[in-house]
Amino acid sequence: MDTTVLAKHIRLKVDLSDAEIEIVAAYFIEKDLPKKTILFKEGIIVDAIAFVVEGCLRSYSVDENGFEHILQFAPEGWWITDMLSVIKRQQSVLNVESIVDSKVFLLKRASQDELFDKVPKMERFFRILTENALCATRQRVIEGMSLTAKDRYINFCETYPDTVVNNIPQKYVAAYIGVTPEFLSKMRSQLYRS
Amino acid sequence: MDTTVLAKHIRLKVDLSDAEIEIVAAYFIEKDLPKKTILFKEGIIVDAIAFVVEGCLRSYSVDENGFEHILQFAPEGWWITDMLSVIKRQQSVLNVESIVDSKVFLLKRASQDELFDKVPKMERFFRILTENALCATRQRVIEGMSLTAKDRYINFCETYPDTVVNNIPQKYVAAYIGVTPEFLSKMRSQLYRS
DNA sequence: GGTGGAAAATAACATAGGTTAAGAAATCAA
DNA sequence: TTGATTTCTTAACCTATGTTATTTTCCACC
Repeated sequence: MDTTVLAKHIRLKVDLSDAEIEIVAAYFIEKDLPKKTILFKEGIIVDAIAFVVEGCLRSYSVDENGFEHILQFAPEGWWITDMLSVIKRQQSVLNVESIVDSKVFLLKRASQDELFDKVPKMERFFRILTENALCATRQRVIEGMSLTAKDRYINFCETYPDTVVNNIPQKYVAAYIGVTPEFLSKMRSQLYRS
Repeated sequence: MDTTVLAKHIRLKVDLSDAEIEIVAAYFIEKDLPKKTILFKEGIIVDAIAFVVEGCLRSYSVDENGFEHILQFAPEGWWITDMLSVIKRQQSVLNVESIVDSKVFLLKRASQDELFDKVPKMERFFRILTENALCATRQRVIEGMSLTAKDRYINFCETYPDTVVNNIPQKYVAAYIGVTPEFLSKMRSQLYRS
């Protein structure tokens, strides 16, 4: 199990010795996901969080009319799960699926609690990680209310890495910024014409 | 300084002795806010978080057309700040203001770091608090994409305590669910007619 | 208890974005 | 490669929500 990506990622936020990294890594379970594999399916009780080592996943909900809405893309170095299901131990409402061939490290909720006691810096790490995620999500709420669809699309292209913007189906981008694929297509043709 | 509300709130998530509560409480600064007082103003670098002991605050941004968008209401027992400004030490984009006469306890960022070292359970407390806030905010993103304005309004009324739903100006509710006051008014007349 | 200013209601009209449908282009399976 | 699916584009038409303007109601303050 190659922990380079994980170690580098954790050390962006907290200081861990090589020995500590080894302890931490031992709690993770490696899992390969071929393209379009569902990692967590709507309706189950999710009890792990996933760190993306390679590839890209997405989490999405399906509304009562059958439309998908994407909550999150998780390229390499990001975390993804249905957190509400994990912390409240309730049925999940999200699907988590690989968009391309991917590899994740899974951390079970029970392992996580144990890990926090053994390496308290990891509790700090997850606090900081969650604070950042909260800021980003709140930013998205504000943008959803104050920006036009075209501006949200431009923002999206500027914010997400090229691997996401250019290598995933456009309908996913539409489902993320909150418009129909048809309307995204129309916006794009307007943007590139002018 | 009456710490009843704060102690009760913290003990919902972590177990603290009376002695620990006292240590924690010593880090907070009490502040009274008459109605419509701005606690944190857009453009400053915010370096504290506020716990609402009494009353109700709101955080909002003003877009380039001068429209306000409300990110959060914080009635008694809630926390509020511009977290992005606090953690990134950058100029805030949010205003935080009391809607009615209120009382808050302020916790400075520096005090918070010190507190985490002295009472590690408080780091756990804030991790859990932030996880919950993240779930709620993500839920709001999904609702913004999948629900109609009328359903968002109904949801809002069912989710927030009566004190918020019935005691604050409707235009604030509109600025929270993401519609104009005029359209909220129209929706309400439709809802109550049928 | 009256008065001035904010908030809410109403209504006519405007528009961003959705819907439906059909064809073109890309991707996939064998 | 080829045929089958899925995705993307285009375009005509539709609807939820916004805009502007006017009127009515609600309060805060004298």
